[in-house]
Amino acid sequence: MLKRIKGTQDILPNEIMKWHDLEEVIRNVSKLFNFSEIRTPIFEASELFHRSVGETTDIVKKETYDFEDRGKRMNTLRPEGTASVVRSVIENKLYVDENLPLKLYYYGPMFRYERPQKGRQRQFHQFGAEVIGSNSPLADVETINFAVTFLKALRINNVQVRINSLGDAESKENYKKALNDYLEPNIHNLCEDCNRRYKENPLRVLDCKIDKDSDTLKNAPKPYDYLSAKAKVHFEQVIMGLDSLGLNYSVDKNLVRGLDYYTHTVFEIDSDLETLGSQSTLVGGGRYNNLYSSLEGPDLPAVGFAFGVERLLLALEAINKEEVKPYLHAYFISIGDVFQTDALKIINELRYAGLIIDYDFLNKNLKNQFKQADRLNPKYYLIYGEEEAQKQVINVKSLETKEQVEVKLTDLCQYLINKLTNKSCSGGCSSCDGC
RNA sequence: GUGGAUGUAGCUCAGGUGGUUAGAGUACCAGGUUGUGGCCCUGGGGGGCGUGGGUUCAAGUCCCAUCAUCCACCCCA
Repeated sequence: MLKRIKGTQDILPNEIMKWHDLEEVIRNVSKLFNFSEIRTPIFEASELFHRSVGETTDIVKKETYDFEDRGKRMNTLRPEGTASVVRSVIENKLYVDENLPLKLYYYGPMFRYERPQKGRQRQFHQFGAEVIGSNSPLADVETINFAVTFLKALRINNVQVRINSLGDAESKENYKKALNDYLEPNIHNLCEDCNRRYKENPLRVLDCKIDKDSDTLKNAPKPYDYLSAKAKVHFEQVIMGLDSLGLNYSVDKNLVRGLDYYTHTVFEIDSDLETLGSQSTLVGGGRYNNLYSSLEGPDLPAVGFAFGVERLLLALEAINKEEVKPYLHAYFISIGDVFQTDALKIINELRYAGLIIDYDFLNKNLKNQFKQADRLNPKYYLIYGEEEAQKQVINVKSLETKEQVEVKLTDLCQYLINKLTNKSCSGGCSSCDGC
């Protein structure tokens, strides 16, 4: 049997509704904050990700899907969204002054070659947003607030917002050096993974779960201690902004992020819902003031976040226990040969009037048409055969009350719409008086 | 990349110490009830046990390999 590729998933008809619902919230909240959607290609020149995400990160070193196209160019399926947005903003010159600050969001599949587990697939989806062209702490606050508000809109309430600052490029360099000097004589006290991180990406040593309570890590220098005066003021103003919004957050001096491009504010929002397994981070983000210039664009400051959509859906599973079932307004049950009556015409007119209707085309008998109807969760059954056709009526049976009434064909559309919406018919149906 | 668990009907799962044509529940189909479903009764179709090798007179059942899934580490969203 042909199977889907490891780490990918089919989103089946019975689960598509929760995706649609989530996508609707994404669009609605983005609209409230006045962010516009941008859609970029799913693959880009490999170089883009190497230069933005960082050559030393695991993502670029061993998790990208790279392929050579027929023109011998190296392409990469995007492992994240920010790099593509940056490229597009530069390429399309969206950064002209009149557009700033640019507020963009994106939604779509990303690809990373990882071992799949709960909350982690090889093809997964991210919803991300970026504020481009503002150095103000207000942009950081806006971004964090957007993420928090989005979670509130989804009713995901038990979350922890953690923030930290890595400072500007200079602060970051000074800190890296200090951390290195400190770790060099102490690294043997830390775990195997930390020893590896020390060589590859020393900042991440702070993230260690095993040694987080060790004296070595507790006494390690923290990014905060190396912030330049300006960077410190920026961070303090971000905090003032969050305070004035009344957001709950905590400053986590050990918070660093895996991607190279972050500067100044970094933040993460975690949930401890059990359905998330060990992948508890719903969203991560921060400021990246040097990415535009390092990709040969103008010197644009920016700040953004990215949500893991599958993780959001896992979180929602824990919150929305009862499933929302799709429904039909009516299932049309035809007795006898459907071609001997005007059944098809009636069905179509109901649909043109905006009613969700389905009917059998597997030649099922009456009993099985009822069975089939029950599976599709209709509000009404419409029963129609030659007897009804003769009298120009139709039997309308309510699933809720089990009552069956005979309705004149000319009244059917209005009758159903009254019952279903308590509103009058909006038109579109030509067979009934009320329309 | 590392470690652990698991792979038997569409779905959920049972199949001590290897032994006749592989089981249950559920779903599906048919009949009882040929213009009224849901309940009940009766019957039916459907898998050859992830894949490939091996041991054996005999293997879902033991051994090896391989693939896949899940969970955790790592990494990250």
